[in-house]
Amino acid sequence: MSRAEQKERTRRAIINAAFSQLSADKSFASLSLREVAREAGIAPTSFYRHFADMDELGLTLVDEAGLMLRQLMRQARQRIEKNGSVIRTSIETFMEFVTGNSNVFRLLLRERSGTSAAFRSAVAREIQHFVAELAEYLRKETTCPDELARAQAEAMVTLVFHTGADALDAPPEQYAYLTSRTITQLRWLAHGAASYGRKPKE
Amino acid sequence: MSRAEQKERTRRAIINAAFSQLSADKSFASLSLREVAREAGIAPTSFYRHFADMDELGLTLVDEAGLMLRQLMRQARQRIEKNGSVIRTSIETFMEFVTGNSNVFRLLLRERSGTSAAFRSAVAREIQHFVAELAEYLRKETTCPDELARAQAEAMVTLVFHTGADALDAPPEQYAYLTSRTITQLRWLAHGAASYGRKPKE
DNA sequence: CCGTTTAGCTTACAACTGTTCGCTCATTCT
DNA sequence: AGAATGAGCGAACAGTTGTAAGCTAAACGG
Repeated sequence: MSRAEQKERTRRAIINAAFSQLSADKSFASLSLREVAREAGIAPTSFYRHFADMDELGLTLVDEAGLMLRQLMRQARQRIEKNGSVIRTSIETFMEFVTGNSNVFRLLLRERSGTSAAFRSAVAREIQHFVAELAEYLRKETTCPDELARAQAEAMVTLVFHTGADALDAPPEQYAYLTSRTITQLRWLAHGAASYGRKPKE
Repeated sequence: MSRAEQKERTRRAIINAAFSQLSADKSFASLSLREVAREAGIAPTSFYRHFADMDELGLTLVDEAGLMLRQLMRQARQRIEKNGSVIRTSIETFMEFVTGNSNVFRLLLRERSGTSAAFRSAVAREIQHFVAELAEYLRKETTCPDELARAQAEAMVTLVFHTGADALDAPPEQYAYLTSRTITQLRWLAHGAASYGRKPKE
């Protein structure tokens, strides 16, 4: 096996080990280099051949999580074309992501307000992709001026993200309720922004 | 000095030490019993005379933070009576809390999605106070049916809380923008909910 | 006033942590 | 073929952590 190939392989082993150790009661900050190395099947010191420290690993994880999010968006667009209902399809796709990759979502959720400024801004950047794309859609579909389209998109993403967080601690039989509640909230926003589009005076 | 009195005094010293060690780059999870004890001016083992473990301390901190939040609400009500503008006054009061007690707000923000289920539900409970109170207000002031008043209140609290989180990483000159953006979002919600109050068919 | 209670201390231990150093040995380059 | 590279390893070190055991001395209750 080629050397570069093998190196990439154990690099992946490290990343996978880290992801698999994340859980409801274990955050990235509570992972230890030694534990990750152990699960990846390498000596603790070999870790340094791939990452300078745990922070570098963490940023890599956030990047990968962001990648998954973007793939998700692409998937949602395809579904919308076939299905029609924009809001419902988007949320349902997102909820599937949250429940199917809860560790990945938890990583983003936690590091968004975590103790590392680098992590926080990395997560913020990933979420901005969501917001920017949604804002552009709103600009096309509605008569909303640019500035307000962005504010509307931010509110929507905030609400959806928050619903994902709720779902992590809710029993599955509540997913349907959470989803429909969020749909209602988004419709309010859309409707309010449309008929109240002029900038408020005060 | 009375014994009970002295005990309460060092208990407070522990709590204060914990609060003061929280910061942008230090979460409660990253506090150590020994560090807290050191700053409180007691031996590590004396900690156990007051709390069974760090988790118990943490729950106490969350309780105290919730208390501050409720005091804040009371203060906001008073201001509203004198000032009039409900939404703007509420948000400005909240933003003052966030910037003036950022460590306290950070505690709630982080433990809301932290690694301890007990912490998460404790924070959720504190936030529910906000939601319940706002929902009741909406029921009185508007024609919104109960169920929808709650959903509206939840969305509003979510947006305001999120804005607080944004403020933590934003330079002070952006506070005004964040505030006005959120005001716009809340008005959309209120307007949308009022004119779109009937439950959506799908 | 004397026995009990108890907050706080010192000492100690075992379990981890991240990181340095020097080595091996298979792959790669010349 | 021979030299250089570099992934991975084992041993070791200096810190830190939570917590147990037992003591002291001051406040308390009878």
